Amino acid sequence: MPRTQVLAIQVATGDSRPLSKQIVDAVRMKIATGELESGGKLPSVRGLAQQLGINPNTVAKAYAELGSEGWVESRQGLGLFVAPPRQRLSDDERERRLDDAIRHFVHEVVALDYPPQQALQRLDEALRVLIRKTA
Amino acid sequence: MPRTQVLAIQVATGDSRPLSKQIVDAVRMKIATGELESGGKLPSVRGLAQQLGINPNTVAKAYAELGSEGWVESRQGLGLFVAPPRQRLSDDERERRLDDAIRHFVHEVVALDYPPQQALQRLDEALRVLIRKTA
DNA sequence: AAAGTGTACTATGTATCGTAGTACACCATA
DNA sequence: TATGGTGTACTACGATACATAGTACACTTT
Repeated sequence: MPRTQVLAIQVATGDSRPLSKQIVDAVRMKIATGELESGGKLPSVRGLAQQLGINPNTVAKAYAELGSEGWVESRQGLGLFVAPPRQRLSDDERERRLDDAIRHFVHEVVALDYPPQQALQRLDEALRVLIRKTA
Repeated sequence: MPRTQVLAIQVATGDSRPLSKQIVDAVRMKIATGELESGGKLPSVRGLAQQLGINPNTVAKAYAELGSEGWVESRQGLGLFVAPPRQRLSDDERERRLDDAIRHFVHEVVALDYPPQQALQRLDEALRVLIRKTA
Protein backbone atom coordinates (compact mmCIF):
# COMPACT_ATOMS: atom_id res chain seq x y z
CA MET A 1 0.00 0.00 0.00
CA PRO A 2 1.37 3.44 -0.96
CA ARG A 3 2.26 5.70 1.90
CA THR A 4 0.50 9.03 2.30
CA GLN A 5 2.75 11.90 1.27
CA VAL A 6 2.89 14.97 3.46
CA LEU A 7 2.09 17.66 0.86
CA ALA A 8 3.80 20.80 2.07
CA ILE A 9 1.14 23.24 0.95
CA GLN A 10 0.06 26.57 2.30
CA VAL A 11 -2.92 28.69 1.32
CA ALA A 12 -3.75 32.31 2.07
CA THR A 13 -7.07 34.15 1.96
CA GLY A 14 -5.10 37.24 0.94
CA ASP A 15 -4.09 35.54 -2.31
CA SER A 16 -5.81 36.75 -5.46
CA ARG A 17 -6.75 33.17 -6.33
CA PRO A 18 -9.63 31.25 -4.75
CA LEU A 19 -8.57 28.77 -2.09
CA SER A 20 -9.57 25.77 -4.19
CA LYS A 21 -7.51 27.04 -7.11
CA GLN A 22 -4.50 27.53 -4.86
CA ILE A 23 -4.71 23.86 -3.91
CA VAL A 24 -5.16 22.75 -7.53
CA ASP A 25 -2.20 24.85 -8.66
CA ALA A 26 0.05 23.59 -5.88
CA VAL A 27 -0.77 19.89 -6.37
CA ARG A 28 -0.44 20.14 -10.16
CA MET A 29 2.93 21.82 -9.76
CA LYS A 30 4.20 19.11 -7.40
CA ILE A 31 3.10 16.41 -9.83
CA ALA A 32 4.66 18.20 -12.79
CA THR A 33 7.99 18.67 -11.02
CA GLY A 34 8.03 15.07 -9.83
CA GLU A 35 7.75 15.94 -6.15
CA LEU A 36 4.60 13.82 -6.16
CA GLU A 37 5.25 10.54 -7.93
CA SER A 38 2.74 8.54 -9.92
CA GLY A 39 0.83 6.20 -7.61
CA GLY A 40 1.56 8.32 -4.56
CA LYS A 41 -1.27 8.88 -2.11
CA LEU A 42 -2.65 12.33 -1.36
CA PRO A 43 -3.82 13.51 2.07
CA SER A 44 -7.48 12.90 2.83
CA VAL A 45 -10.08 15.59 2.19
CA ARG A 46 -10.70 16.11 5.89
CA GLY A 47 -7.05 15.79 6.82
CA LEU A 48 -5.81 18.42 4.38
CA ALA A 49 -8.70 20.69 5.32
CA GLN A 50 -7.69 20.52 8.98
CA GLN A 51 -4.04 21.03 8.10
CA LEU A 52 -4.84 24.16 6.08
CA GLY A 53 -7.52 25.40 8.45
CA ILE A 54 -10.19 25.55 5.76
CA ASN A 55 -13.47 23.83 5.00
CA PRO A 56 -13.38 20.19 3.80
CA ASN A 57 -15.74 21.10 0.97
CA THR A 58 -13.13 23.47 -0.43
CA VAL A 59 -10.55 20.68 -0.51
CA ALA A 60 -13.09 18.31 -2.03
CA LYS A 61 -13.78 20.85 -4.75
CA ALA A 62 -10.07 21.11 -5.54
CA TYR A 63 -9.70 17.33 -5.59
CA ALA A 64 -12.73 17.00 -7.87
CA GLU A 65 -11.13 19.37 -10.36
CA LEU A 66 -7.81 17.53 -10.22
CA GLY A 67 -9.73 14.31 -10.86
CA SER A 68 -11.70 15.68 -13.80
CA GLU A 69 -8.44 16.92 -15.31
CA GLY A 70 -6.89 13.48 -14.99
CA TRP A 71 -4.13 14.34 -12.53
CA VAL A 72 -5.42 12.10 -9.75
CA GLU A 73 -7.60 9.00 -9.44
CA SER A 74 -9.77 7.89 -6.56
CA ARG A 75 -10.10 4.33 -5.32
CA GLN A 76 -13.34 3.76 -3.51
CA GLY A 77 -12.88 4.01 0.23
CA LEU A 78 -9.11 4.21 -0.08
CA GLY A 79 -8.28 7.74 -1.09
CA LEU A 80 -6.80 9.80 -3.91
CA PHE A 81 -3.71 8.70 -5.84
CA VAL A 82 -1.56 10.43 -8.43
CA ALA A 83 -2.58 9.14 -11.85
CA PRO A 84 -0.08 7.98 -14.47
CA PRO A 85 0.85 10.62 -17.08
CA ARG A 86 -1.42 10.89 -20.09
CA GLN A 87 -2.86 13.27 -22.67
CA ARG A 88 -5.41 15.31 -20.76
CA LEU A 89 -6.67 17.86 -23.29
CA SER A 90 -7.30 18.09 -27.00
CA ASP A 91 -4.79 20.03 -29.05
CA ASP A 92 -7.39 22.64 -29.92
CA GLU A 93 -8.28 23.20 -26.29
CA ARG A 94 -4.61 23.47 -25.37
CA GLU A 95 -3.97 26.10 -28.02
CA ARG A 96 -7.06 28.05 -27.07
CA ARG A 97 -6.16 28.17 -23.40
CA LEU A 98 -2.54 29.06 -24.11
CA ASP A 99 -3.73 31.91 -26.28
CA ASP A 100 -5.82 33.13 -23.36
CA ALA A 101 -2.85 32.91 -21.02
CA ILE A 102 -0.62 34.78 -23.47
CA ARG A 103 -3.23 37.48 -23.98
CA HIS A 104 -3.60 37.83 -20.22
CA PHE A 105 0.14 38.18 -19.69
CA VAL A 106 0.62 40.68 -22.51
CA HIS A 107 -2.20 42.86 -21.22
CA GLU A 108 -0.63 42.81 -17.76
CA VAL A 109 2.74 43.84 -19.19
CA VAL A 110 1.00 46.71 -20.97
CA ALA A 111 -0.88 47.74 -17.85
CA LEU A 112 2.35 47.82 -15.84
CA ASP A 113 4.27 49.48 -18.67
CA TYR A 114 6.87 46.82 -17.96
CA PRO A 115 9.81 46.42 -20.38
CA PRO A 116 8.76 43.45 -22.56
CA GLN A 117 12.25 42.02 -22.93
CA GLN A 118 12.75 42.10 -19.19
CA ALA A 119 9.37 40.49 -18.57
CA LEU A 120 10.24 37.74 -21.02
CA GLN A 121 13.51 37.09 -19.26
CA ARG A 122 11.79 36.88 -15.88
CA LEU A 123 9.31 34.40 -17.29
CA ASP A 124 12.09 32.36 -18.84
CA GLU A 125 13.67 31.95 -15.41
CA ALA A 126 10.35 30.97 -13.86
CA LEU A 127 9.76 28.33 -16.52
CA ARG A 128 13.13 26.66 -16.00
CA VAL A 129 11.74 24.72 -13.07
CA LEU A 130 9.66 22.70 -15.52
CA ILE A 131 12.17 22.05 -18.26
CA ARG A 132 13.92 19.23 -16.45
CA LYS A 133 10.75 17.19 -16.11
CA THR A 134 9.03 18.04 -19.38
CA ALA A 135 12.05 17.71 -21.64
CA MET B 1 -10.09 70.94 -30.24
CA PRO B 2 -9.04 67.27 -30.57
CA ARG B 3 -11.23 65.17 -32.78
CA THR B 4 -12.99 62.14 -31.36
CA GLN B 5 -11.23 58.96 -32.42
CA VAL B 6 -13.32 56.04 -33.63
CA LEU B 7 -11.98 53.30 -31.33
CA ALA B 8 -12.41 50.06 -33.22
CA ILE B 9 -13.27 47.89 -30.25
CA GLN B 10 -15.39 44.82 -29.93
CA VAL B 11 -16.52 43.01 -26.81
CA ALA B 12 -18.04 39.56 -26.33
CA THR B 13 -20.04 38.13 -23.46
CA GLY B 14 -18.48 34.77 -24.29
CA ASP B 15 -15.05 36.13 -23.36
CA SER B 16 -13.59 34.94 -20.08
CA ARG B 17 -12.97 38.54 -19.04
CA PRO B 18 -15.65 40.89 -17.71
CA LEU B 19 -16.93 43.41 -20.23
CA SER B 20 -15.40 46.34 -18.37
CA LYS B 21 -12.00 44.66 -18.33
CA GLN B 22 -12.22 43.95 -22.05
CA ILE B 23 -12.66 47.67 -22.63
CA VAL B 24 -9.83 48.61 -20.28
CA ASP B 25 -7.49 46.10 -21.91
CA ALA B 26 -8.35 47.26 -25.42
CA VAL B 27 -7.96 50.98 -24.71
CA ARG B 28 -4.71 50.45 -22.79
CA MET B 29 -3.35 48.41 -25.69
CA LYS B 30 -4.25 51.09 -28.24
CA ILE B 31 -2.54 53.74 -26.12
CA ALA B 32 0.55 51.58 -25.60
CA THR B 33 0.90 50.83 -29.30
CA GLY B 34 0.37 54.46 -30.24
CA GLU B 35 -2.89 53.89 -32.05
CA LEU B 36 -4.40 56.35 -29.60
CA GLU B 37 -2.17 59.40 -29.31
CA SER B 38 -1.72 61.57 -26.26
CA GLY B 39 -4.39 64.25 -26.15
CA GLY B 40 -6.75 62.26 -28.36
CA LYS B 41 -10.41 62.21 -27.41
CA LEU B 42 -12.20 59.01 -26.49
CA PRO B 43 -15.80 58.20 -27.43
CA SER B 44 -18.42 59.30 -24.94
CA VAL B 45 -19.68 56.91 -22.27
CA ARG B 46 -23.12 56.70 -23.86
CA GLY B 47 -21.77 56.63 -27.39
CA LEU B 48 -19.40 53.74 -26.83
CA ALA B 49 -22.08 51.90 -24.87
CA GLN B 50 -24.46 52.16 -27.80
CA GLN B 51 -21.75 51.17 -30.26
CA LEU B 52 -20.92 48.05 -28.23
CA GLY B 53 -24.53 47.28 -27.33
CA ILE B 54 -23.85 47.29 -23.61
CA ASN B 55 -24.89 49.35 -20.61
CA PRO B 56 -23.43 52.86 -20.21
CA ASN B 57 -22.55 52.04 -16.59
CA THR B 58 -20.22 49.31 -17.78
CA VAL B 59 -18.36 51.76 -20.01
CA ALA B 60 -18.27 54.32 -17.21
CA LYS B 61 -16.73 51.71 -14.93
CA ALA B 62 -14.04 50.95 -17.49
CA TYR B 63 -13.32 54.66 -18.01
CA ALA B 64 -13.13 55.18 -14.26
CA GLU B 65 -10.48 52.50 -13.98
CA LEU B 66 -8.50 53.92 -16.88
CA GLY B 67 -8.67 57.30 -15.16
CA SER B 68 -7.53 55.99 -11.79
CA GLU B 69 -4.60 54.27 -13.50
CA GLY B 70 -3.59 57.52 -15.17
CA TRP B 71 -4.14 56.50 -18.80
CA VAL B 72 -6.89 59.05 -19.45
CA GLU B 73 -7.99 62.38 -18.04
CA SER B 74 -11.42 63.96 -17.98
CA ARG B 75 -12.19 67.61 -18.62
CA GLN B 76 -15.43 68.75 -17.08
CA GLY B 77 -18.26 68.63 -19.57
CA LEU B 78 -15.91 67.92 -22.46
CA GLY B 79 -15.05 64.24 -22.31
CA LEU B 80 -12.16 61.86 -21.80
CA PHE B 81 -8.71 62.44 -23.29
CA VAL B 82 -5.59 60.31 -23.48
CA ALA B 83 -3.20 61.50 -20.78
CA PRO B 84 0.48 62.16 -21.38
CA PRO B 85 2.81 59.27 -20.47
CA ARG B 86 3.96 59.10 -16.88
CA GLN B 87 4.99 56.75 -14.11
CA ARG B 88 1.75 55.16 -12.98
CA LEU B 89 2.80 52.63 -10.36
CA SER B 90 5.46 52.23 -7.70
CA ASP B 91 8.32 49.88 -8.49
CA ASP B 92 7.24 47.54 -5.69
CA GLU B 93 3.70 47.35 -7.00
CA ARG B 94 4.99 46.70 -10.51
CA GLU B 95 7.20 43.84 -9.37
CA ARG B 96 4.45 42.32 -7.25
CA ARG B 97 1.94 42.34 -10.08
CA LEU B 98 4.43 40.99 -12.58
CA ASP B 99 5.21 38.16 -10.19
CA ASP B 100 1.48 37.40 -10.05
CA ALA B 101 1.27 37.40 -13.83
CA ILE B 102 4.29 35.13 -14.14
CA ARG B 103 2.92 32.72 -11.56
CA HIS B 104 -0.40 32.66 -13.37
CA PHE B 105 1.21 31.91 -16.71
CA VAL B 106 3.49 29.20 -15.33
CA HIS B 107 0.58 27.47 -13.63
CA GLU B 108 -1.35 27.53 -16.88
CA VAL B 109 1.58 26.00 -18.75
CA VAL B 110 1.73 23.27 -16.13
CA ALA B 111 -2.01 22.68 -16.30
CA LEU B 112 -1.85 22.33 -20.08
CA ASP B 113 1.34 20.27 -19.96
CA TYR B 114 2.53 22.65 -22.65
CA PRO B 115 6.21 22.52 -23.71
CA PRO B 116 7.76 25.46 -21.80
CA GLN B 117 10.20 26.42 -24.55
CA GLN B 118 7.39 26.52 -27.08
CA ALA B 119 5.20 28.59 -24.76
CA LEU B 120 8.03 31.03 -24.25
CA GLN B 121 8.50 31.39 -27.99
CA ARG B 122 4.78 32.02 -28.50
CA LEU B 123 4.86 34.69 -25.83
CA ASP B 124 7.94 36.28 -27.36
CA GLU B 125 6.06 36.72 -30.62
CA ALA B 126 3.04 38.19 -28.84
CA LEU B 127 5.22 40.71 -27.02
CA ARG B 128 6.86 41.98 -30.20
CA VAL B 129 3.90 44.27 -30.82
CA LEU B 130 5.00 46.35 -27.85
CA ILE B 131 8.72 46.52 -28.42
CA ARG B 132 8.56 49.21 -31.06
CA LYS B 133 6.73 51.66 -28.79
CA THR B 134 8.32 50.80 -25.47
CA ALA B 135 11.90 50.69 -26.68
C1' DA C 1 -32.36 77.06 -23.54
C1' DA C 2 -30.93 72.65 -25.19
C1' DA C 3 -27.96 68.88 -25.87
C1' DG C 4 -23.93 66.35 -24.75
C1' DT C 5 -20.21 65.43 -21.36
C1' DG C 6 -18.40 62.57 -16.98
C1' DT C 7 -19.84 61.15 -12.50
C1' DA C 8 -22.50 59.36 -8.61
C1' DC C 9 -26.03 57.20 -6.69
C1' DT C 10 -29.79 53.10 -5.75
C1' DA C 11 -31.73 48.82 -7.09
C1' DT C 12 -32.20 44.14 -9.24
C1' DG C 13 -30.67 39.73 -11.02
C1' DT C 14 -27.02 36.39 -11.85
C1' DA C 15 -22.92 33.96 -10.86
C1' DT C 16 -18.86 32.42 -8.10
C1' DC C 17 -16.74 31.33 -3.78
C1' DG C 18 -16.22 29.67 0.89
C1' DT C 19 -18.36 27.88 4.80
C1' DA C 20 -21.55 24.70 7.31
C1' DG C 21 -24.03 20.61 7.98
C1' DT C 22 -25.76 16.12 6.56
C1' DA C 23 -25.78 11.81 4.18
C1' DC C 24 -24.23 7.74 1.54
C1' DA C 25 -21.34 3.77 -0.36
C1' DC C 26 -17.02 1.93 -0.02
C1' DC C 27 -12.76 -0.10 2.31
C1' DA C 28 -9.63 -1.71 6.12
C1' DT C 29 -9.06 -3.29 10.58
C1' DA C 30 -9.93 -4.50 15.45
C1' DT D 1 -19.57 -7.65 12.93
C1' DA D 2 -18.75 -3.09 14.32
C1' DT D 3 -16.04 0.97 13.94
C1' DG D 4 -13.60 4.49 11.75
C1' DG D 5 -11.60 6.51 7.66
C1' DT D 6 -12.15 7.26 2.61
C1' DG D 7 -14.35 10.15 -1.56
C1' DT D 8 -18.65 12.03 -3.11
C1' DA D 9 -23.15 14.35 -3.36
C1' DC D 10 -26.40 17.09 -1.69
C1' DT D 11 -28.75 21.69 0.56
C1' DA D 12 -28.28 26.13 2.65
C1' DC D 13 -26.35 30.67 3.87
C1' DG D 14 -23.58 34.86 3.41
C1' DA D 15 -20.29 37.61 0.85
C1' DT D 16 -18.56 39.39 -3.35
C1' DA D 17 -18.27 40.60 -8.36
C1' DC D 18 -20.59 41.73 -12.54
C1' DA D 19 -23.94 43.69 -15.75
C1' DT D 20 -28.11 45.95 -16.25
C1' DA D 21 -31.62 49.69 -15.32
C1' DG D 22 -33.01 54.09 -13.97
C1' DT D 23 -32.26 58.68 -12.03
C1' DA D 24 -29.79 62.81 -10.95
C1' DC D 25 -26.24 66.52 -10.99
C1' DA D 26 -22.58 69.94 -12.49
C1' DC D 27 -20.20 71.18 -16.30
C1' DT D 28 -19.44 72.78 -21.38
C1' DT D 29 -20.68 73.88 -25.98
C1' DT D 30 -23.88 75.39 -29.47
